[in-house]
Amino acid sequence: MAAYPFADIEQKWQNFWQEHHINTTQDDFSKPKYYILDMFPYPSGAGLHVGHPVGYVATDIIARYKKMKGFNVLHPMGFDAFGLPTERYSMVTGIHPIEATAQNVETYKRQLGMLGLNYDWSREVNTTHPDFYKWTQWIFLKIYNSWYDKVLNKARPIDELPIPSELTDDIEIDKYRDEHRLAFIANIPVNWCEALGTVLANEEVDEWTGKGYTVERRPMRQWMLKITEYADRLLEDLEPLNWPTSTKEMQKHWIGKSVGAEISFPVLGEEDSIRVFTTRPDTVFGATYIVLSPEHPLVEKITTDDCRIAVDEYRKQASLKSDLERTELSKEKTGVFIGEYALNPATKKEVPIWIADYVLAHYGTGAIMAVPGHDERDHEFASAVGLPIVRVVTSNPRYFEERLVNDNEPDITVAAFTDYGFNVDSFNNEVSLDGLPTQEAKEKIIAWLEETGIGERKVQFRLRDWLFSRQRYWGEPVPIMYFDDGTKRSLDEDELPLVLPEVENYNPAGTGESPLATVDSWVNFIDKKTGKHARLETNTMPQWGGSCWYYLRYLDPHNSNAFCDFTKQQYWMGDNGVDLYVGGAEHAVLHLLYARFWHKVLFDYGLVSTKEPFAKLFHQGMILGEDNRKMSKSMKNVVNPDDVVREFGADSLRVFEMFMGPLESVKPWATKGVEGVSRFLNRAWRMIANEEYELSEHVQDIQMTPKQEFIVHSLIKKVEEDIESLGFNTAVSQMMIFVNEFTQTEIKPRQAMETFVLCLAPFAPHISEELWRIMGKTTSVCLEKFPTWDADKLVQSTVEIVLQVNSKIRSKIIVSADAHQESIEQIALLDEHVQKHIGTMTVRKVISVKGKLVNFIVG
RNA sequence: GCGAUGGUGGCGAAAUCGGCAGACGCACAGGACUUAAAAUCCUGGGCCUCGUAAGGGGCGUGUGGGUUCAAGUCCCACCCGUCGCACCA
Repeated sequence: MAAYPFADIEQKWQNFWQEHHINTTQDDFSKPKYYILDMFPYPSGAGLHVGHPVGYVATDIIARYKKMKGFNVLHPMGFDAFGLPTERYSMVTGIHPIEATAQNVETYKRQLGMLGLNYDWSREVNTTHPDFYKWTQWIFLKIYNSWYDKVLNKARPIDELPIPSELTDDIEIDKYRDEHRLAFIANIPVNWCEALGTVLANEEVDEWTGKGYTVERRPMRQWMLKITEYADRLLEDLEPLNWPTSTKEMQKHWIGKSVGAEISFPVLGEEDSIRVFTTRPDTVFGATYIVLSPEHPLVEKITTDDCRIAVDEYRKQASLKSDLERTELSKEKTGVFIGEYALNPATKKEVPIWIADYVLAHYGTGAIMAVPGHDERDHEFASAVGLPIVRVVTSNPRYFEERLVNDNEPDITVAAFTDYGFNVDSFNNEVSLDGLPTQEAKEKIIAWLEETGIGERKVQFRLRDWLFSRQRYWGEPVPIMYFDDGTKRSLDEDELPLVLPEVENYNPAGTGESPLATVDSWVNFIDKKTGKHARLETNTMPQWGGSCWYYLRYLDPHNSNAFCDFTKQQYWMGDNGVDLYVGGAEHAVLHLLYARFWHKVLFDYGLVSTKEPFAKLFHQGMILGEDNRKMSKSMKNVVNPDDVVREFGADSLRVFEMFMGPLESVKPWATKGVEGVSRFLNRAWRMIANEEYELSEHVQDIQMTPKQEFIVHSLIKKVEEDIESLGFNTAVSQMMIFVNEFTQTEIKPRQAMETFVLCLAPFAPHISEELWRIMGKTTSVCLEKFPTWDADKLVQSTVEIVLQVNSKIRSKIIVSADAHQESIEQIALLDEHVQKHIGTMTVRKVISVKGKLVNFIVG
């Protein structure tokens, strides 16, 4: 028996959809909206493998379903096309990135179209098109021209920044403003690779050092975005989002809020004080030494002469280590004494100052008060180098009287006691924490610190400012120009976009600057607005730029006056933003945090109407190769969708990817599984169509039996609920059950067949369109209403009751659904299997669950 | 180490509120159709055990406990897998 002609059908209906603009989304504000979004792909040269479209198929099903439910659905697609792989490809081949990108995009669009994914391509965005990156630059400048008002808790225009009265000089005022901008220039240590002549992102370092390159930490001039100003809001607004727990937890941890205090430790014989941050100010009486990070600015100044050689050597060693090496697992802690002492402000005792690379320069103040009795790391270090360890907290509240700790509490010299407890030996002339539980001790000591001016309450975040420049060609140019007199200006809106120039080669300049620095005609010019000679910024933006706001451009992709019309934005984003965002879990932190940050800046300016961009987020699971390993060229286990579509058709591929298992799980590919799904679609076809591709003579206009109605309405209910909850695998199962049932039925009621096709349509749209036509319909099935189910049809006249004796199943009976409990129990008791197991024993108790079981407890 | 998440047949998996474990599919076995094969259709099946058979009995959702008439589902302890973070003071 021949398979249904999927190849002809799929081509035919894809053409039909395109010709009839089936998926062109209108801005019809009268309808309820549904905005469903896929994370847009980076168009790589390799094209798609079968793992890529799994999320796109899911969103396509939901989009088609929601449309059948009467929603105005926006389901757009675009390309995140800036990035290093394309630039590398261009270095090797000489093919311009624009051209390479265009080719790759074409391949992607062909493959996506082949799968019957009904994107509205009239809204396509591409981050590398000047029409698009004009607005990426525009938003960047919005950020650049802002400062963060901590009182109003929002970004405001830099012109509104209050200037301290003592600043009168223009240059000084400018500098003051620059320090407060949300985009600023800083000299920070980056991963510099001399041989490659470029900086590397943290995640790239491993790759290159593995190939034998050396990477060093070197301070360089970089653009930074002050995402840290939004730390609290990014944390708070996370809570109500309908996102996977794991992703919310990861973002929470990434932001890393911790509450404690900053305390000053005066350096003996110097004017300087060392500021430390601690979450346990209650342990200040146990601080027996101070540790500065090797990069701490005071090290240079206060190291004594006799310690200088050792200190310099240690600092040099530390600078050569990458972050990774410095934080390596179970590494012995090292450090050196710098020769100076500080005063513990609580105990008034002298404590030695050390440097050690277990203290990070970029967290807190880059210095700590070490409390070896109550911090594992400090304990480890103190034990290694022989510094004093004292107890100031114990779990035994009666420690005072007895000077004894609880049995389960370790000797303080052996291990740190890090739990909360009660303070001991924590007093001076002004304050005593003795006997107080940790929480109260914290409050009391902070009050004392603030009274005496020694320290203050402090909230610290792990989140760092965002390094926003790359020394690359293939990225958005930063639209800032510098004049010879040391002043600078950002481009005005009418000067955007600042377009990338043509270049001869894409290699880095060799000076730590991007390839753009070598294009003299682009970099150096006379500024038309000021008439002054100017030099352009040569850094470009990182790949995250475009993806921070692309979801807004889809709403109004051709607008040349704004990144997006506000009214359209209001309609499509609604109260909570994108209704459903589907994409890989690998973007759980970076992309999803950066996009939230940009969105909040736009929100502060009233340019978007929601606090958050993505109301609901879902991560689809990866599809592995048939060998259970990650699909990759080198493993030779890549399955190409083109092959699958050629052999089984796009509908089979779509339905199989949904049938494989839960959307969120990682699961291996199985060609045999596609065959199974293909069999199902063929059975569905034959259920309705005959060998001549006409309506089968077995499909007739007859009344459904109650049992058939039950099957039909169960199908509608299950498919509807499963699409809403993204449980596509069980929706497919239900459709299979339907086909199994009706294949065995001689005469198939036409009504049942129509309902089936409507339910199948979101999943397998091509075959559904064709079957719809075969059943004599003249419309497109995807423009039909989704069927509704009737609860009355799901009530069965008889039910099966399980009979148990002492909770073991011994028999089953079928009774009328409205039978009385007592009569069921009577029938049950007379059942021969039940009788056999009861035997001579007495029935002590009977448990009946309506419609389910009767359980006789005997003994 | 910390955080999240998962563990069910030979395989992918299902199971609403604690109520028939294994739906649906793959693979497998038997049968029908066929000269034959493919395709298709029908039937079977968790494991062990007793029985020639019909049929019966026991065990079974990572492990060990607990609650309950009843546990894949709830509680406690532990083991293993996956992902993320990892000296953040």
